[in-house]
Amino acid sequence: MAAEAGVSVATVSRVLNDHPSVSDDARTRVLAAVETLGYRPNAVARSLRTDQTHTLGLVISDVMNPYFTELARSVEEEARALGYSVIIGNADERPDLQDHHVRTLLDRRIDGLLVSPTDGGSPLMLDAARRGTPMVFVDRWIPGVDVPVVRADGRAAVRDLVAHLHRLGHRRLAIIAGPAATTTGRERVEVFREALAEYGLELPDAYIGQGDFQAESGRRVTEGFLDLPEPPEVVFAADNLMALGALDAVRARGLRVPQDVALAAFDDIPWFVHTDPPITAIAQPTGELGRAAVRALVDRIEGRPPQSVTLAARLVVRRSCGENPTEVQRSTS
Amino acid sequence: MAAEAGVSVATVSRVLNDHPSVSDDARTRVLAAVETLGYRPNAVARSLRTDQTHTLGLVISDVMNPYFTELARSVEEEARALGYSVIIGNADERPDLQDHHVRTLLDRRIDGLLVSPTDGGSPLMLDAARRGTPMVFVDRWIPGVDVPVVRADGRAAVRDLVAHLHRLGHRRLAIIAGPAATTTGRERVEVFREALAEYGLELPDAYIGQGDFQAESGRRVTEGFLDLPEPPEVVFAADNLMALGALDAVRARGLRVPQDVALAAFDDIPWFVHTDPPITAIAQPTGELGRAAVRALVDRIEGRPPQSVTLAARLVVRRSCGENPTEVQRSTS
DNA sequence: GGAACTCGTGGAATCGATTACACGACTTCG
DNA sequence: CGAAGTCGTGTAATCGATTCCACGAGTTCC
Repeated sequence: MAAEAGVSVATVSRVLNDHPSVSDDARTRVLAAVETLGYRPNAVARSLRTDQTHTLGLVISDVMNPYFTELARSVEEEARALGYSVIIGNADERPDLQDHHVRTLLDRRIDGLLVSPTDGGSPLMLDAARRGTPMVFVDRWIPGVDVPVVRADGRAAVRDLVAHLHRLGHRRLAIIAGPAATTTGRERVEVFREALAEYGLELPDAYIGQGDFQAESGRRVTEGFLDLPEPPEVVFAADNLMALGALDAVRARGLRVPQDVALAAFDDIPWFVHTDPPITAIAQPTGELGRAAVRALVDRIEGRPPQSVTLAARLVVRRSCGENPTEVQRSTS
Repeated sequence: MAAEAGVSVATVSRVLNDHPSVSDDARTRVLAAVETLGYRPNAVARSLRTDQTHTLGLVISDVMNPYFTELARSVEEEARALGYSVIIGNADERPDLQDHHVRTLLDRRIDGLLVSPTDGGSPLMLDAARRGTPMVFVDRWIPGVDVPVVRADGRAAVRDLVAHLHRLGHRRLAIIAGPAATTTGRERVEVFREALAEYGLELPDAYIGQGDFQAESGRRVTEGFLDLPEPPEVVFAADNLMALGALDAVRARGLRVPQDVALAAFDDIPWFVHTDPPITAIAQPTGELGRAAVRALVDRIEGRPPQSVTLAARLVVRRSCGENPTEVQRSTS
């Protein structure tokens, strides 16, 4: 390469990084050589020397979950706009897989890590944070770790949901919770319980089912609910996949939604418009979350102070909890 | 690190790559030092020296499409089992984005590339193939390039679908095609046309709508079909997202599926069980495709002759084309 | 008892970039 | 006209691993 242009490697490097002190003559010769040879600089060598990879790692809990897919997509978009690439690791809700990916990403010397932790205390991640790896939590986080968090606050939306359900006459409300090891798994139950309290409703233990954010657990928990002597009138799933499982379980019993059991979900996804019936859900500003997370991480990487961000989720009413004639805000998007 | 263990870097390297000629004494000392320092080898430096990254690049057409999400997942799984990492690039059906990702991946010196090309002739990709970059096409391919292809053959399944539709009395069948620049975009139309011919049916130009594998195009094309003086009785979407758009369009007119218009789709996804009505689809062995593609690519990388693989797709009958009392093979999976 | 081997180890080259430093050729200015 | 800059360029060190080669110590074998 340097030979082709008749200059030294230093000059080639300077041209490629458009350093000011290069003569026009040398510049054109180098660019010509680049063209004829189809030369592309070796990113591996560059990273070794500069100690930066211009790459972010993103470890998400489950790629098959449309919520995380959308998150990943927006993360990649924003990162690309800021000049970074993204390497995605799929943890499949398994702490061991999560650690595997964190380790590989760290070995690759990514510039920063975006994580939606599967559990509450991976020593590996705590260690990375302590050693100063730029990190940002998205959606879920690990309490007590000094890392910015970008997430959605569902409190108001859940309150709206409970108001909606109460107005429709529902009094026995159950929830399919996520893993207690995750913040979202615990928090959604708490927020739901508080909202119920405002209407003088209880959330008995029998109405709290332990799920794992996967469809199968939604099915299992729902079957449990339906087997109760006094089954709930509403099942609220803490994520979209468990809602899918719940729908399956209800359907398998020959019961109808919403006439026999009402259904609502946390996380709105395009498919909820087309299910039978369309599902009432709490929508997170997913794309905005992904973008904000990247901005925070890049701020941290480039030496600016990163900020935690909390955005509001909102209720999207559809038909899965019953029709309310006065309430015609049925959404189509 | 070498200092901590009181040995040379060469010995450290030998221990970490478990080279046979290292004394037990040195080995334990090095491993102890690794432990206390939390040392992890720098993958960037290693890659520079060994000229291998143990990483595969996967460029897919659209991450938001559940078919590709599942493909990506199975690819990562198989790759991990074989000791490779995967970097995913999302082309969003845009050739420029596809090239961006291919270029970045090549710059990173990935060991091999798995692509589902968005268009028929990216010069960049042809070039990479010609220069000997290990490559394998998945799902879609570029004709005339000497690269193994791993894909599903839908011919038999489409024939089954047409038989099913014909039996239900449908005679006017339309298709929403994918981009002509993609093999799957063209091929699915051809296969459909041939299957129709077996039943003495034509596929008039008015019944071929040009889509781009995105939901919005499915909606637009379907509206066009419904505006025809003689609208089709069946709309067959060449992928799942366009089927979603078609369902939207039909619904927006106040028409019912399957009573007013029947609907079928290429690519089966979990959500199709829960749409209203459940959608009849052609299911690809997606996971198997991903795994086979990785095996072919790794074979190529490690010097074994890679093989093209073609697996059969199969018809999954649900209710979106009408009920047939004699046909009780309605699937729930 | 010495030649021939084996074994464990360290020194040093290497991968392909970036970048501090030196240097020669010009310019500028007192 | 000579000292002091400026400008463009090349030489060489460096990043952190891997790996070839050499070497000393201990074995084996005739």
